[in-house]
Amino acid sequence: MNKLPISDINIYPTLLGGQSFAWEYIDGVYWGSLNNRIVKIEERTDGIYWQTFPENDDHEFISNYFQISKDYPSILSRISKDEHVRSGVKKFKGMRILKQDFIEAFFSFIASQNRSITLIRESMRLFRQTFGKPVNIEGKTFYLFPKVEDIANASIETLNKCKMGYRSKFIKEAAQYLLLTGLHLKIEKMTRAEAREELLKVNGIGKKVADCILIYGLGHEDLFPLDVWGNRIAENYYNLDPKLSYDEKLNWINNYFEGLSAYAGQYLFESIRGFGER
DNA sequence: TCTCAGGGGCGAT
DNA sequence: ATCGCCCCTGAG
Repeated sequence: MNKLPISDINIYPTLLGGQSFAWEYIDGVYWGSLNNRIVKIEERTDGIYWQTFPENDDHEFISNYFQISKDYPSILSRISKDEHVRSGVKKFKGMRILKQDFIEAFFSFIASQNRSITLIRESMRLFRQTFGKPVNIEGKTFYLFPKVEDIANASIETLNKCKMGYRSKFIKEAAQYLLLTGLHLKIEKMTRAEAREELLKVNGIGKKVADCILIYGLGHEDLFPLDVWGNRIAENYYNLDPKLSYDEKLNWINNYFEGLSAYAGQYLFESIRGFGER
């Protein structure tokens, strides 16, 4: 196992909060299915330890995924505009935004719409188990994220068995859309505005899902997903008129947080939904 | 058994 | 801009 070169990370809300559906917590160990590899994370008294499989010691991947080089003290001081944020930052001290694989974020957030986080996590686990390649590690079997081709060829019935519900059609057609347009090969190089416009062309992706993909899958920082929780934050904490449009609210919030609204959103979101309580 | 809501989006109006 | 509907699941 390798030691993570940062000591101020809070691994529990980072991996098991609402930003990723790729992790399982089994007997005190975190197992993630990420970018065609399985990652094991252990929290010990002297730090966070990790290993990648089947290729071991992939430092470059871990460094990018955890965004090791981000200056969190600076980010936190810039977003700490009010008591709501300061309270969230204190409560989830050390929580970071992960840089996920675009394709994994793309399908995960299409599958997420109008469902609770525990259900999304279970659904994505079934999805990987059904369509992904198995990998055996330490007597356990894990599954890699399915290939786009296999998702495009999946049957609606089998997707339904992954508890996708009416999202099954979105998932399959979105995979076909990627193969047809090659969007996944171009989108990393696009600006935030271009990428958002392209994502909104996909059936099954509206503004909220697009913004989650832009933040978690593409690393953009100037977005704030306005779901039921985000709207509660906007209305109750910042007194924004609920009748304002999505983009009007987003622009206000992003201006308030000086282009770092994604980070503020992360702490506020986990706070208001009561993650880790009880 | 029933109601309700869940990190929404689509299509008709 | 609004609204009914989409499918399913767990909580209460």
